[in-house]
Amino acid sequence: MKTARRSTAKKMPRTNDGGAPLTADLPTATALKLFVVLSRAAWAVGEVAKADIERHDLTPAEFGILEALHHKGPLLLGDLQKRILVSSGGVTFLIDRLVKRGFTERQACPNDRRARYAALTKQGTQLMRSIFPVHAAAIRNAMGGLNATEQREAVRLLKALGVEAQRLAEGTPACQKAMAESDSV
Amino acid sequence: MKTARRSTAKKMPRTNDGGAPLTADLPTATALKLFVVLSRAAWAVGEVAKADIERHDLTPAEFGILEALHHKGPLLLGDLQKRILVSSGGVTFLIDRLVKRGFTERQACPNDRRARYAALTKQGTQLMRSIFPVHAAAIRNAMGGLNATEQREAVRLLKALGVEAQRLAEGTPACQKAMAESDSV
DNA sequence: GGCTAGTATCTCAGTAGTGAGAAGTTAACA
DNA sequence: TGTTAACTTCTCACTACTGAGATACTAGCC
Repeated sequence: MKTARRSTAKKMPRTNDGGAPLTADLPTATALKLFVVLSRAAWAVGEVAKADIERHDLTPAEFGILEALHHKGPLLLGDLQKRILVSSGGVTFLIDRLVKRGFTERQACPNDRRARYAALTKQGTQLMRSIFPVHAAAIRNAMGGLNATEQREAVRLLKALGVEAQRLAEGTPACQKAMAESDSV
Repeated sequence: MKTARRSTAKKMPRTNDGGAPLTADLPTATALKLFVVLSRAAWAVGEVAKADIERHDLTPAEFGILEALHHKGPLLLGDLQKRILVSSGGVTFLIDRLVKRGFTERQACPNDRRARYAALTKQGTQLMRSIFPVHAAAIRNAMGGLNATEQREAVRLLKALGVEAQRLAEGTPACQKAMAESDSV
């Protein structure tokens, strides 16, 4: 752990010097505000989803895998990784755990002996059939602060926002090109 | 760890039976879509923020604390906890680490000997003055997918969304009444 | 004062992940 | 064919947290 201790001020546009909070220009202030409400909203909705998921003794990441497999069918581990945004070690670990519990299995890929498919077992399919509709209802509830029109508008804005942020995030560690086609679920 | 293995289907409205992906009614589908783009957008913007933060050898949670203290002045640990959404143990741990690095210090609360304030040291203030403007610019960049008008609209929608989701999330574990006054930063 | 309930921080065992690198496989090209 | 680069999964040491309970204090009531 190397400590980047750059204590000497290097560049400080528009910092007021009273020791008080610094004020940003209007566009920056708006962006920061958006950052806060975006993070809070995502966190709160995530909390609702998590509470539902934990009733079945699954972590959100595990549920993400089961959900992806349920909707898309067998998926290469690499694709799964991009889809649910975990590390390479993470997807191995998660699938292992789901295999142990009997919800998923690994399948060989006929064209590429490096690659493996993950697929739901019968038990996994049964599980998802029983819990997904309830989960979806919980999400719908959590989105109840917006009516249908507002939700569609929010989707439009967040898509544009996400695409650009994703473009910037690319090249940063732990972030390949997920979100390629942004229509999942 | 008790395994909630409810394999028998219990309630499955509108599940098509072909083993294929189940289709939800329109409002649910819209809500799920919104969930996905919301999560993705928050994740992508978070990635950009994280990449900037890590250049200074700080975790996002550490930065959150420094930022809160920088903008609000000394804060009770409990308030800090609600503000940055970590567990009680987490805030102790994070402050400890920041104290070790010389960025924060604990101060006694004169009215309540149980409580402690966390406050920035001179070094911590200096650090934030030097890195916050750059960080804010990174956030502004990450939000570049939306123009000013769209950003304000997004703020409005996400606020309404967050408030309701927060209301639902309340009562779920690890979630007191944060977001009380939703104007931070 | 003494008792009880409530609140704020701290402790610590536990865990869901990360991420760097290894191992095995494929592909392109000289 | 041999070589090199790229890719896919797996391994494992490590870490940033969580969450339940401990400790310390306050406040209200008798």
